[in-house]
Amino acid sequence: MAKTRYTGYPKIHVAVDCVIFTYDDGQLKVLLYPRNIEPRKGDWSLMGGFVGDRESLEDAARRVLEQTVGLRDIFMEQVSAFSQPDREPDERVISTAFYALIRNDIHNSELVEAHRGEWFPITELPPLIFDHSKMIAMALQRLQNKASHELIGRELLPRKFTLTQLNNLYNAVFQHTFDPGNFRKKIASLNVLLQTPDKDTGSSKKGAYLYVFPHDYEPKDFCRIVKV
Amino acid sequence: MAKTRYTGYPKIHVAVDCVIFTYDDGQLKVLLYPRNIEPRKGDWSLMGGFVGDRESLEDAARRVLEQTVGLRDIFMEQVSAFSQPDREPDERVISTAFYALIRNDIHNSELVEAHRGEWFPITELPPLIFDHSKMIAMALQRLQNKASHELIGRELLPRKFTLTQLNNLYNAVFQHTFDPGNFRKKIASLNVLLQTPDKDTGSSKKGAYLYVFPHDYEPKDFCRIVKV
DNA sequence: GCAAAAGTGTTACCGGTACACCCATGT
DNA sequence: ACATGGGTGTACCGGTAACACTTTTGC
Repeated sequence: MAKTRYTGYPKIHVAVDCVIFTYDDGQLKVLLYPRNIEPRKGDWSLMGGFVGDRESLEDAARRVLEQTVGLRDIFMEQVSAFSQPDREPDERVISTAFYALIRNDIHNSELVEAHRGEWFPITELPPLIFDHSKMIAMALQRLQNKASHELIGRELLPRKFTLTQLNNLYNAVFQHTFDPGNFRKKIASLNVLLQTPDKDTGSSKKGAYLYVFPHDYEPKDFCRIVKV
Repeated sequence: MAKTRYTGYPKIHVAVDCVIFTYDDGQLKVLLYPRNIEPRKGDWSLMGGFVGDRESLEDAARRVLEQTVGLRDIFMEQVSAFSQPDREPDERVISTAFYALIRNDIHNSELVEAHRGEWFPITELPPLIFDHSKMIAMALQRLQNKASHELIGRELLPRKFTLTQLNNLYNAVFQHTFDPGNFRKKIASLNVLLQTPDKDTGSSKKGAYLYVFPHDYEPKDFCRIVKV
C-alpha cells in the first residue's frame, strides 16, 4: 500500500555528471573522457553515472569521483540539474552536474589513463556531448563565486604553497591578472594562512615562504577576496 | 532498440517544489499549503508536483506556479536538487526546489485560497514537511545573492514605487535596516530606475516620487547593491 | 506650529588600485 | 653585477557609513 502511493506518476532515469577541476602548469584544467557507450560513443564528455536506488545525488557523484580519480572525501558541490527532455537524443535522462576540486599531485593518474581521461585547460575545451559545455560553464561560475568569497587553494594547491602560486591560481580561475603586491596584502589581511619557516626556491633565487591552511580552516562569511 | 539502451538503471520519481516569495505589508512572505495527500497530510508544505514525461524541471515548476497562483511568465530560478533516499518516509522522490517572485497585487488570490494557501512572513515560518525548511533557507540565500548583484523590485513591487518602498523591500530581504539616505544615493548612482512625474502621497504628507524600471531593463553585471 | 516622511549634504574612514621601490640570491 | 622573482611602501581615489540638516505638507 505505502509503496504504491505515487503510482501513475512517471519515473525517470537520473544521473550525475562531474566537472573535475585541477590546477596544473599554471592553468585550471577539466578532466574529460571519450564517451564509452552509444549514442555519441567516442566524443568528449564529463564522467558521469546513473543514480542508484538507495543513493542521493551526492552519493552518486562521490561514487563516480572515486571510480574516476580514485579519491574519497574530496570537495564537491552541486551545480544545477539539467532536464530538457531531449537533452540526450534517444532516451530521457535528467542529470545533475557537480563540480569537484582535486590536487594535481595526488589523484590516481593510472586510473584516469585507464579510462583514457585527459585534462583540458579551461580555455581550450573541445566540443562536448549534449549540454556538457553548459555544465562546465556553470561549474566555473560557481567556482569563481566560491573563490571570491573564501580562499580556495587548499583543494587545488600542494599542502605548502607560496603566495605567488596562490596568486597564479586566482589568475587562472578568473582569467585575469591580479596585481601581485595587492594580492599578497589582501591575503595577509585575511589572517587565515599560516607562514611556515620553509622556503620554496624552485622558481626564484631568493626563495619564497611557504604557507599552509590551518588544520581547522573554515571559510568565514564576509571576506570578499576579489571584486566579482 | 534505442529505447532500451539504459535498461537496468533505476528510474526514480522526480518532482519540483516552489518557494513562492512575495512582498506584502513590509515583509517578505512565502506561500505555504497544507499538504493534501498522505504521508503527512495536512502539514505545511511548499506547493510542488511531479515532473511529466515530456517536461523539463523548469516546465514542471512553471506548471505548478500557474496552477497555484494563476500566473505565467514569472521570474523563477532553480535552487537545488534534494535527493536523500529517505527524504520522504514511504517512497523515494527526488525533488528540485525553485524559487519564484510574484507581485502581491496581481496574483490570483481566489485560486490560492481555494487550495487553502497562506502567506507566511519569512521570519515566522511554521514547521514544514520533509526538507522544505531547508529549501526555503537556500531559496532565500539565492534571492539575497540576486538582490546584492542586481536591483530586485520589478518582480516584487508595484509597477510604480517609491524609493522608500524599495528600501523597505531590501530591508525585508536582508533582515537589516539600510540607511535611507545612503540607499537612495546608491540607487541613484546605478542610473537604472526612471523617475515619473507622479508622486505617492499615501504614506507621507510631502509625497514621494514614483519610479519605474525601464521596459528594457536588463540586470548589468557588476553592480553590487549591498555589501553581502 | 508641529509631526512625519522625503530628500540633500557633510564628513571621516576604509579598501582597492596602480605603481615605484627595495631585497635576496644564483649565475 | 645583474637579472629575477619575492616582498614592501606610498599616494590616490571612490565607495560607504553615520548622521546632521532641509523640505514639504496635512493636521
